[in-house]
Amino acid sequence: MFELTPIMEKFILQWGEMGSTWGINRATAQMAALLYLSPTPLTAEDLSETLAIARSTVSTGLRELQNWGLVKIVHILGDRRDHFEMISDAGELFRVIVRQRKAREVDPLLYMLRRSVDAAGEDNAQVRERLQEMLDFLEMVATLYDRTEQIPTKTLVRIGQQMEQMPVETLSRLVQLGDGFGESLSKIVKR
Amino acid sequence: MFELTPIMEKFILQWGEMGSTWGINRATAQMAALLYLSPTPLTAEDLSETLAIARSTVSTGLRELQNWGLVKIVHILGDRRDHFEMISDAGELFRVIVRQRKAREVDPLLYMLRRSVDAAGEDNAQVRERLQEMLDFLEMVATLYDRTEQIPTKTLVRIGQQMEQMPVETLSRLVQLGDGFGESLSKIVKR
DNA sequence: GTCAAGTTTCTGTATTTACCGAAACAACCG
DNA sequence: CGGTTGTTTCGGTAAATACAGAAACTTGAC
Repeated sequence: MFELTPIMEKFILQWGEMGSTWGINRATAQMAALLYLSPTPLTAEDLSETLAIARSTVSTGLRELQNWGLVKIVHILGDRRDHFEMISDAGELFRVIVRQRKAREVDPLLYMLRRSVDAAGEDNAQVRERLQEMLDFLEMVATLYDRTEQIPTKTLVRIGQQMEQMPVETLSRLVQLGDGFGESLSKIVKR
Repeated sequence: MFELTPIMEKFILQWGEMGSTWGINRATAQMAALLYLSPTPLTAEDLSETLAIARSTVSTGLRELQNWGLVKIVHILGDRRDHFEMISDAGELFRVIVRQRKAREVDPLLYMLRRSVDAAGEDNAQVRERLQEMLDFLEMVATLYDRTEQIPTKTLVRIGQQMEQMPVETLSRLVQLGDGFGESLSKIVKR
């Protein structure tokens, strides 16, 4: 068993509520929250007892979290049971969540649009045009995402911090740069 | 009434299904799809009849879409009824959706974390540290988002296209750049 | 004012989804 | 091989959500 401090309890409850909004069910989200807070890996039993969630629900929840790559199994000497440990780096955590959501929400949309545009060949040109526009935009975003996926979290965080500090004036210039942006980027990177 | 071609029907159905995943209810999502495809603004009645959705459901759905800024009312000469028109630019469309989702999903989380970190003052330091890490990361992302919000869609699309074409080699260098990135960016922008 | 056309609010029903608890299943020990 | 401990699958129940249809409300014409 695991005694919850009031603050932990509150965080877990809120996070669980949040989970619903995020497309993760409440129980699973609560488990993730507890594992995130726990300094040591926990057993399925621990989770079940502490959160008052049925043993079976814990099991499926854990499997889901493992599939997403958020939780991994840890073994402890002299204990036959599996202990579960959450990814501890917040950046990595959200990265996984975003990847997951893209796969569930954006990719099917892309697939659907591609099929629709193909099928709309003989159909109203107006309709096809609209679909094509949406497809083009989404494909651009998807590619962009795939690219940033390759950048390690640490670097992204640094870039983020840099951009936070960047004066608004610089940013508004960036805005006006338009076409020249990519080219200039290549140049500074090559130095 | 509005005759649906098979391809339109398919798109609308799929989009509606997608809507559920996206946290938009099916009926509302279908309405949005039809409005997006329609070359002319439609009345609530049109939507109700074409999609076989109750008049009242259409009403609430339309209000929701208007609140999100996705749909606006258009008046047509000699017709007392409101006609509804969807945002037609795909980029703008997704931008609105993203803004909406941030407000519903990220902002409450941020709020919750801030409160938790404050309240955790006297609590276990381990726990507070974890919460603080998550908060820091999210605040960075939120700021980053707010910044890009200010960049017009058109420019973003251009940047996206540029990045797509950028050789992988350039990108991997960018990755290694780390701390220098923001600084370099300022420089090229100032030119 | 009354009537007519249009829109929204509200309440009950239906559908979906999450969750529990029991039973089946699997792994490991002596 | 049993027996013990741990995990998963399955069926039923409870809770949340979406939706329809009726009733209430608004707006504008005459």
